Amino acid sequence: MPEDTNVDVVEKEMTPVERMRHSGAHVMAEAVTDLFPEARLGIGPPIENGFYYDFELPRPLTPDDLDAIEGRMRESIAADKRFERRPVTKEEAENLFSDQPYKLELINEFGDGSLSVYQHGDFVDLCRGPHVASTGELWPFKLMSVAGAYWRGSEKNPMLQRIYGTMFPTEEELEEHLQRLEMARERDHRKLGRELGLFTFSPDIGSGIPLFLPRGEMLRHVMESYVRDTQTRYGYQHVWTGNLVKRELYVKSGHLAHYSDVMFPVMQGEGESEVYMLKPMNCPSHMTLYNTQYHSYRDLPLRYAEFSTLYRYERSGELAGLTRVRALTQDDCHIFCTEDQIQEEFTRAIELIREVLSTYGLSDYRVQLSLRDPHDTDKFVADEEKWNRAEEALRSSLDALGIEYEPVLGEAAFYGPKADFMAKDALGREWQLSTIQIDFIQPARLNCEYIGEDGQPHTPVVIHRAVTGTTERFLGILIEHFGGAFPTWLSPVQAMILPIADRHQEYARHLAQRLADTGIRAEVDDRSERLQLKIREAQLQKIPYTLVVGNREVETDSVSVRIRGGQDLGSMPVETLTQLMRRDIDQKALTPPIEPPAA
RNA sequence: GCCGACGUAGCUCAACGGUAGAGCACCUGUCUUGUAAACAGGCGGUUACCGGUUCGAAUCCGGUCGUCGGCUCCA
Repeated sequence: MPEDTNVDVVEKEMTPVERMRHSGAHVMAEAVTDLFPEARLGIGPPIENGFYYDFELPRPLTPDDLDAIEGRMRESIAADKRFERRPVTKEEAENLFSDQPYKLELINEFGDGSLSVYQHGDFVDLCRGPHVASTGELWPFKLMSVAGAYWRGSEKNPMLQRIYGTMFPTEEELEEHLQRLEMARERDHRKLGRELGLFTFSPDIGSGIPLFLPRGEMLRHVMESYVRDTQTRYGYQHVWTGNLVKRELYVKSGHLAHYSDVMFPVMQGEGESEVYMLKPMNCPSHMTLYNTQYHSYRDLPLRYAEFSTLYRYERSGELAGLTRVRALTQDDCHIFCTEDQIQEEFTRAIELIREVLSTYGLSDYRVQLSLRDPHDTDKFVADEEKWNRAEEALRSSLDALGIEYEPVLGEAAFYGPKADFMAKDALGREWQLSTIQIDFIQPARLNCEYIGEDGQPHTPVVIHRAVTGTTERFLGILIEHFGGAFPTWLSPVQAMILPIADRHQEYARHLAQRLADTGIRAEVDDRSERLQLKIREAQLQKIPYTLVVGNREVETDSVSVRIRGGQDLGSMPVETLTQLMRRDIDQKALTPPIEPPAA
């Protein structure tokens, strides 16, 4: 990608907010160079919610340093120093930044174009701007953290220290932002996963391999059953292809060349050719399965879906809770079809994705068209003609459905372009969930074929497609999206029955059985504790229905119903409750219907 | 993998060179409870692990494992 062009685009579009935050980065750099005269500067752009600046420093920064830097920044702001722009020649710039190797590298790259520096007080930085008029204008800010960051984002380069800051127009907005961060921490799926007894990890099992407790497994099961049933309704068929695959298959498919560093090491069997790997992706297996059968064009499209667990050796520093794991379960599907069928299959996949995401309350999404970077020949298989056909097929499918999309270069899979669905959760954070990929490359490599109307063999197109992505990651996202308060249909425990005294336990157990008979997941809290305590704990466990049974209920064969969140629906016959709950569950309502039933 | 921070009882945290402590949870007992925490007693830690410095280490140093914040990567 032409570097300068890109920079120009960014600058022309720099909003007033970005300009303000960019100026914040400069003031931070001024403070850092005050405290560390030997500091070498990287770059300091505005980002979402704030800014950062990268430095090479004589020692690691501590939280105390951040306080000191913040203090200096406030002094600079109080002094209200003017930002002055000055155009410079390449030579002047080189002199000015002679002791700044990173700046010199940039100067060299920008060439003789219009170089400029910005100065406020004694601090000068190579910068195209624009900036605010003076430091006094800067908005309220707070320095957040220090982190390592490679110079220019490449692992081959030295690692610099990056300081992140956040900045908003008013103290109130800054405070709101900090509160949002705090709220996100409260909803962190790792915290909720422990508190709600969903999943855990053990160093004895291994990093990145989540262990699901009964309630967490119930969630997985319900989620996967839902997608599976929906897929079946949409004409997909489910297959199973195991967890081990011969290494040779990944040589043929090309995956080994592209992803060997992320695959677990091989396992050697007895025979020389018996070299196995843990399955890191399904595509070659599904294509191999396809090849075991003879196919006519009349069989197509053939839609092979599978929920099997894949193993990827993600680097240790990349692991994070359920959102980045080494054992992952994709809701994967490979559609074998003719080129003419691409659009129809694409539409079918989109409709499925829309239905599933909206059921989960994730209706706010955008589509990214992930294309190859034609200059990056390492990352993408070279076959100009096939790439063009695949990209054209994807674009025309999106256009035909009137879906807006944003093309992004370099984000494609190695074998083809993708349409990626980026959904926003309840906290406004964006996640990549669904994906639809067009593949003209792998089916040919693995010799997939069907007999066409002309009686001749042809190579099918394969559409790769995932709806929720992986069960693990999607569950992590759902936990945070719902803050642990799942819709009733998903809740591992849908009703907690609380007998008031020990003598009500028999009725409570009888009630649990009646609910179980209608497919409702209910448990009895039969501890000899006070009602208040049991209610409190059921609420903290975010169980949708709390059912209290005491003398009154036993006598009238009824149940006292309290909805998660505290609303008391009062007593009702058991029959009414089951109808209420069944309706909630069957409709997959996002929140329990709180209107009390008609008397 | 890289940079930095962190790892004390199941959980949340205290002690920060001088014999490791609290609340909750758990166990036992009493209470038999009507819509968000009854009362009392008890159990529980080679301070992640291994090594070093020291008269003495949870505390200082080195290594390993793990977690977190980032970077990088993501079929």
